Amino acid sequence: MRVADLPLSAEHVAHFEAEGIEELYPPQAAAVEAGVCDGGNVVAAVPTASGKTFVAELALLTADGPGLYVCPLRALAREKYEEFDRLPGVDAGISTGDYDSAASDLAGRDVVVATSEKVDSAIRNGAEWVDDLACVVVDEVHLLGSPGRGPTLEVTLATLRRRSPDVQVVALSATVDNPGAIASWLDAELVESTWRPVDLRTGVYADDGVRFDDGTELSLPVDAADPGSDVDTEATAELVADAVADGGQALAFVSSRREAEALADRLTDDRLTDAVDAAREGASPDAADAIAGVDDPGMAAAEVAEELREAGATATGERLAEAAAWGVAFHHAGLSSDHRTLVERAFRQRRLAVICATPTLAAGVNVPARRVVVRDQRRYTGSGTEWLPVLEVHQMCGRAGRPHLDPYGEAVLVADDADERGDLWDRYVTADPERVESKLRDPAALRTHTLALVATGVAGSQAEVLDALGGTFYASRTSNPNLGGVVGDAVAALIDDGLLAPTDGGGIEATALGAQVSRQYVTPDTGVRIVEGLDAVASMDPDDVTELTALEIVCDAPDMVDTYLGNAERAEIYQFARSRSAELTTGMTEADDFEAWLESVKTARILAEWIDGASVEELVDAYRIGPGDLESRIERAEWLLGAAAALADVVGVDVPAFASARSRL
DNA sequence: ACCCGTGGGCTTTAGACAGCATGTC
DNA sequence: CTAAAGCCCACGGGT
Repeated sequence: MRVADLPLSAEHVAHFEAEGIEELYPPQAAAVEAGVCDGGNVVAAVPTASGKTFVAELALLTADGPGLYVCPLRALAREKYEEFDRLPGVDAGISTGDYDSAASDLAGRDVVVATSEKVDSAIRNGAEWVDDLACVVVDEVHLLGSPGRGPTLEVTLATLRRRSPDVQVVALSATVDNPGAIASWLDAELVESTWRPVDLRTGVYADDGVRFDDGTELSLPVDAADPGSDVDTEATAELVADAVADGGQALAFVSSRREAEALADRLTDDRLTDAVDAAREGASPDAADAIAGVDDPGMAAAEVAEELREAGATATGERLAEAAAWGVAFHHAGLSSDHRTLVERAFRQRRLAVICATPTLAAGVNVPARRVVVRDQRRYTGSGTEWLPVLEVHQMCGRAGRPHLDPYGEAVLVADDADERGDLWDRYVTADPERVESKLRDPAALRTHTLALVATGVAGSQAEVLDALGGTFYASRTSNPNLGGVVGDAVAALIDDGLLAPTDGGGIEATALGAQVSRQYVTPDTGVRIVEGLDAVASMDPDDVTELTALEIVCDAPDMVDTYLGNAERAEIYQFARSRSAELTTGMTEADDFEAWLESVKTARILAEWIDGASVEELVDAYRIGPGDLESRIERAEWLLGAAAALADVVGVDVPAFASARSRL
């Protein structure tokens, strides 16, 4: 099937052809046959990089009215927005928490790109642009199964379909075990394929060699004369160096931030330099390009290092720059967002040869490489280590192979020994990914969405809440959803918290407080915590109500991200809490969970010092957090302080500290 | 006196969505 | 409640 045969305008055909798209990939053709261009609902479960974006564009361009593209990450939203906006005759808009389109009239746009939470929030706040949609494209729809964010996605989609019954829904999913379940929920045609534009072979390394699933083997002895380093790290280094020597780029996945940095450090030695040199002198001019993509790879590396230094003169920035000078970088959430984007971009431009990353990178923006090495397949949890989900490992592996640039992609899982090779083989190479199951039954999720449904006027009674939830993925999965009891509990809890109230007619309605909680997009639990804080403030000496007070309330709310409290600093934070106890809304003895509270005091203290002019560097140093961690806490505090101010207004307590702390963040 | 290797015990362990109202060289 | 790898430090042996 050719682009020219599709029901597209001549200028769109020209646009795609100019981008090199003439002939459709098989999964794309299958999606067209399934009705993507005719307003049909389609679920496409296909690998990353098999042309999902084009399927989305087809749906949006052929739809008879405005379209919405929903995705899980802000960075992804940005990427797609730019792509859609380049389409001739398309006026695209974007709406995410950190970035709105220049003009606020998203209502007039042909396509709006947004995160699922932003769509949910827009519905709650009565935004006009969610009405009259002709087409909704949902990317990464398998996130339905994620405990925190899945329920939002399914409730939002259910609400959108309820409001516009004729809306076309196109859902794009990674390959999962039960895509049919998603398709039947959405009354959609299922397109399932494992086709990829670049061949991918997956293998396991053990005992000096890789055995791939296509039967090939790669012998790669590990230099045993290297003490002080373990076998899998050495093997990883060899695998990376080998790929680079061959003119490719490599991604290495490890389990923790520290490991990522340690591995990057380990790679900045002669071995990789030799590989870089070999590639540069090497057989093909292609190889030299692969290292740098510019005339002089060495210079490119120095440039990247310089850019990284300019982006942030922190210790992290310096370590990053040092590694980058060797063509290596590390990547994890502790990096400032500037550093993160720089690393991603430099790698895409082939100005970096290797990225050592935590598992995040697998879910983020597109960073394909010739070879992917997964050194660690487990993840630390609060209590022990767990195997990574198959889906996640597959997504890492799927990053291997760059269309048009690499002849093939290779993914290698590194085993400790021959025994583990079999394990990994069964667990990840031959295994099917997990099923996607709804997490809507979670009580906290139900409280949140029950409140939202009532506050937006969709439901005026428990029965109507249940009715509205009837359109969810959860409900479609079982003939007897039996959510009644859990929803009943949710309603009771919300009434108890003063967010909902019974009406005379036997129904329920949102209180002013509940309505504000829903609009501010905080969870009911956070709303309750803020109100408790306000109560405490009301009986405090006004002089004691400081910015620290405001920060403590907000940092102790469940919607704030936790900050790790090491044993070494516990005593000091405790001292701090004691010396400032007059300003805190929680007494030293009355916290339900003292540990958690002490953690929030730590967060509040960090932010208070930030407000008072402490530098990123000082805070990073003193509290053992990364620049990126500081950024995320500031961002969240900003949001929660705003929400707290709005709730204070409703409750009728005047706390100027919320606004003043917020403005100084 | 100093260096190095070993072993035990302690510490630490991924990530990231959301409000609101405008002004900006 | 289930783990495991790094780091610090003390110790011991060798030079």
